[in-house]
Amino acid sequence: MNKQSLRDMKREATAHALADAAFELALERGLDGFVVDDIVQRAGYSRRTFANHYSCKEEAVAAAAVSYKNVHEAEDLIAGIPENLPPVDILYQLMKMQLSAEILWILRELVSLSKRYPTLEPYILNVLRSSQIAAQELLSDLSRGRYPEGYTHLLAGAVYGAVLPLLDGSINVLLPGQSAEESPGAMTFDQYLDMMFGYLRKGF
Amino acid sequence: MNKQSLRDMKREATAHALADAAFELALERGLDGFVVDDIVQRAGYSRRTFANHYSCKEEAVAAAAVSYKNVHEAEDLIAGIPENLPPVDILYQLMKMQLSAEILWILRELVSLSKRYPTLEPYILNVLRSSQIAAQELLSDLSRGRYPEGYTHLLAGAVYGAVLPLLDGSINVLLPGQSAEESPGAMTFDQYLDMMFGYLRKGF
DNA sequence: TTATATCATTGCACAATGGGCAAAAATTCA
DNA sequence: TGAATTTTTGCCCATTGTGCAATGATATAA
Repeated sequence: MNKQSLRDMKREATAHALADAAFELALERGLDGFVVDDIVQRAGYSRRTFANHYSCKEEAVAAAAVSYKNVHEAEDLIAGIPENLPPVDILYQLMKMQLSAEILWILRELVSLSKRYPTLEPYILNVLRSSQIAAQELLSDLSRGRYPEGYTHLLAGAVYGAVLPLLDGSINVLLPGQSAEESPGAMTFDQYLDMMFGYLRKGF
Repeated sequence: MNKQSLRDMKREATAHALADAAFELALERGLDGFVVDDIVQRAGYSRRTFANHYSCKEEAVAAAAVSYKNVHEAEDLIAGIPENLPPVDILYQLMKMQLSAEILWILRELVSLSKRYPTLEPYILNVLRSSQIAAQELLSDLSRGRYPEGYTHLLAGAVYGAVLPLLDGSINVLLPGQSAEESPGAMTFDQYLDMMFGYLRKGF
């Protein structure tokens, strides 16, 4: 599953450097405050190389949400999952692990940017969708054949559907890394997640 | 909820004409077989007007999935929904109504295109996401305060998560408008939907 | 090691695109 | 009717996307 060759690692490193530079610039100046040349200048690559990795600056900005650390942590988690654990429980663990304070901060910044610059939204959705597909495929792999087709899609869709509104503040929840003053009277992320999984386990 | 003024109807009409032209061209020549000038020439508008409605041709092509007929039919449906019907049942009716043979055909064509031309994918996801949000908001409106925050997001996310894999064939289901020879041995769309809602009602 | 193949990066050139601006045409409202 | 609002359009130009070919770095095989 890992890309291990030096060549692939370098390729991903440049993609990452470009995405980071794009994300920084978007936070500093807004999406219309810089051009692709600014990105490649900051990251130290050519404009042509940028086009080899991303089709536009929106895509590069959204790619900042892809965290390698999380990917590797997820792989460690997967290795430690007991056989025959129900998909609901796997997904529960996966969510608690993947939604770190850091990644939630990046996602919230991206969603905030996408409110000001709507052209960003499709690319953010695409990143989140990729994450949802990865989760669904993990569930499917770990419960091979024990559930009908669609079961894992249903589960993954539900959880991601419930997490997304936390990012734009349409549901008031105290996220990891936020102080209690930021969202007075809000339930915590863990409480919210437990409630959502309660519905999944017991039915609607 | 309706836009009723003549001005708004005309605006949507041009957006629609542009999207239809873009969609036709994409089917005929592939996404790289035409330029924005081809779209506006076919639809009878100026290039500048295109930019007033869409940010790129990918966005226009994906917009072909937005059907006005369905929107109006959905509004009729909403008017006929009994008060206090549980959100699960509302969503079930909504899915059966919105996923007509025509719209499913368009969606399948778009998803098929997005396999060949990955730059299209974020914009298709965006359209589907808009539909998901509309469904969630409908559920939320019709069950004001009777369920905790997140409940309707969870439900809508689950159902859309289960429907999406039908569009790219990763789950083999006989969709409305398809003949039985196309997917031998597959369960029907109605059977699939009933099974998915069974999990939602009874729990995972 | 060396030789060869594969792939990433870069520069160049040019068609295609996005968007500010202002004028013209259409619609709305008083 | 006339004024206000909004859409469409043309003009213009900075920005962008991409095919092609060359160079440099990594991988593979002997």
